[in-house]
Amino acid sequence: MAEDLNERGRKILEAIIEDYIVSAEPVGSRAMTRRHPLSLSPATVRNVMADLEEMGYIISPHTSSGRVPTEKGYRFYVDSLLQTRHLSREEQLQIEQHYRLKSLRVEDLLQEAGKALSAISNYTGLVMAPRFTATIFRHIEFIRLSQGRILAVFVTRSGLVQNKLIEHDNDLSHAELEQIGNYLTRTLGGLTIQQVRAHIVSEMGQEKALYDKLLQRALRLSQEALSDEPGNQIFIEGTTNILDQPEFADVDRMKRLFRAFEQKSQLVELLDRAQQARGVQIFIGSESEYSDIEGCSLVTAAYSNRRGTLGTLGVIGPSRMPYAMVIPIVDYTARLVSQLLDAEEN
Amino acid sequence: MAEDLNERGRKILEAIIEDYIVSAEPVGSRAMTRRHPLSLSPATVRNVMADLEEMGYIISPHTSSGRVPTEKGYRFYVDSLLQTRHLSREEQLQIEQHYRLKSLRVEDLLQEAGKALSAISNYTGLVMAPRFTATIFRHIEFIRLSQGRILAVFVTRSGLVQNKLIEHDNDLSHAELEQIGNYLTRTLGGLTIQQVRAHIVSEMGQEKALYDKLLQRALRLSQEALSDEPGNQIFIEGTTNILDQPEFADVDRMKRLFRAFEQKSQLVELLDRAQQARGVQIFIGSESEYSDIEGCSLVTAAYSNRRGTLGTLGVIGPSRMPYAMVIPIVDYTARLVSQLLDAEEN
DNA sequence: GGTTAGCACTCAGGTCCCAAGAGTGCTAAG
DNA sequence: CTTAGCACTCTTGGGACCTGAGTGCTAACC
Repeated sequence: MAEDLNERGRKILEAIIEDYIVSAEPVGSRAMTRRHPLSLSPATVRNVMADLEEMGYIISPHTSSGRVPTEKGYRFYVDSLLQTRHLSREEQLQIEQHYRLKSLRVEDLLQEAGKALSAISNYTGLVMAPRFTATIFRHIEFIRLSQGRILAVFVTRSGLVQNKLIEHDNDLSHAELEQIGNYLTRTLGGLTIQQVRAHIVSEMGQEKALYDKLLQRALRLSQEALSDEPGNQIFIEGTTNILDQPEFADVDRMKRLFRAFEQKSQLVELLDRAQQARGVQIFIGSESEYSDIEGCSLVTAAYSNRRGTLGTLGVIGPSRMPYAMVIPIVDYTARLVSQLLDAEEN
Repeated sequence: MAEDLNERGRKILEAIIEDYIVSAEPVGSRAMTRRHPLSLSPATVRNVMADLEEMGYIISPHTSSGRVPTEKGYRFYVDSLLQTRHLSREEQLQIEQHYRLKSLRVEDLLQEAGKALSAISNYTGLVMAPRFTATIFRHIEFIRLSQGRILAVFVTRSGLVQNKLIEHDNDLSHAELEQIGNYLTRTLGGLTIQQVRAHIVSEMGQEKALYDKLLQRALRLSQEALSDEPGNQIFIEGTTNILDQPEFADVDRMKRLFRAFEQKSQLVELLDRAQQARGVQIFIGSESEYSDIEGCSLVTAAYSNRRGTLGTLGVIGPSRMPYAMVIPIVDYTARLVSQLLDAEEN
């Protein structure tokens, strides 16, 4: 497909998309030649446009209107036409500014990243917290709340706190619980939650475990505490930004998008998918396969520490989005967050 | 004001408001007499309507249209006309159903309450978590994350977990931190956070504290850990419900409302104000003094345990809201949540 | 042969006007 | 005091009309 596009076709497609990105109006041949110094007449541009339309890169909403990029058009633009410029030092500083003077708790950092993304891009910022199973276990504490009700509190090495309520038949004393917590923290600290789980399973399988009452209880409790995965946490910030986009004057479309924000599961799934890839990943329109966010694009990048990928962050907005600006912002933010998280672990 | 309204005036005002609540259209004299068996002619109703308009209970959007209730009209309706019916046993069961088979963590319970409120009322559910300072301290733990960075984790008696990062100059060992945590948990458990704070301040003022190294450190750490109030946590559930209301076909109004949802601070302030009152509290339109939620009403009730009020929950929707249905739902939910929280503390 | 000017055609959107319908206020009779 | 009647107002929806932007096609041009 792409190879039948000659230099002129590409230039014109690029011009159409860039005009459309700023104006949100169908781009006509005449207006375009006026705005871009292509030294081509409108008639010629029209011919090229007809070709582009045939190839599926653009479409006209009705017979006598200008052209609008299709998803395929955006995809080609993003893959082949766009050159992502680097951020200037000032722009970088502007982003970094959002992370100054803040408490350094991981949750806060991630939420702040979401807010910063939305504020800088003027779209909605998304940040998915690290997968619980992949985080490194640091500390566990069992606290007796009342007869039979025990609260398990885990802390990961990065300082993320999770807790779970356990109902337990035989009442364990404060001292016993403390002993159990200490034992688990001592023996399992430094492993990932996933490894901890595996360890527990293998220990429980061994006969010897049954002879040691404390160990037995510790295993039972910790297994229960880690039994179900907490849903992947996601921060969605700046949802109202997106309301200023002309494409959401249509109330119905807006409703669907906000429903997706409220449910979160679709976005979690998308960000999870994006986590596999290196660098900036872009979903355009129906590529996401969720009709609720139809007409929207997602620009994402994974963040990581020295041990590997932790989570994903990004921006969601209408497909008519200034990718040339958003991509480096997301990219730089992911690097920055990675760096800050790494620094915390020193 | 109210006393110049005779029985007939009240009946008609009630009919107007109830019609308007279901139709969202200005109510005319003719249509109204058809719908309500008042045995009055439209002309008479018109006369009464003119009086009601003069008194400020209703208003007509333009000269030749029906009447719409004013805020004053709603206020009078809620205060004097409306008789809140009790929920039937089935309705109660329907509400209770939302709380079955769920984990019993306090946060989860509160969030669930918000979801239930929104699902049952078809508006947006709000739940403000208990004020941190008023909750009862149960356990504190200091975990050393890295050189100079300590994570303080508190647990309240009801099982609410909070954490805070502390930067500390002199490096404390794992054993020291454990000792300090144990000491604080032992001596301060059972007090409210507020009392804990006061206690720390008074202890630090006493000379003797300076001689005991451990105590000194414990106080210093705990003071820092409790130094700043975490913002009041609020759960806002079912925001998209509200989009189906015809009053939010106006995109601009919707934007403002969602901005209020995103910022949360206005809602927190309102719910906080409502916490003082007993029973169901209602804010109609500009009574809330926030223009972002203009045209909206808030129906709230405080929930509590045996020791006193904990927080507030409620529903927000357009002022054109079936109060007769929403009020008992909010009321019953508050009772139910109170009961469930009390049961947990046993 | 690619490029361009010219031309006829299409369509959305704004404006104007009109008719219908719902509602009002006023007046006079019951 | 209540109500029937009437003239009047105002919104809403539809239709007619115009304008402007844009298109596709054809024929001339370089």
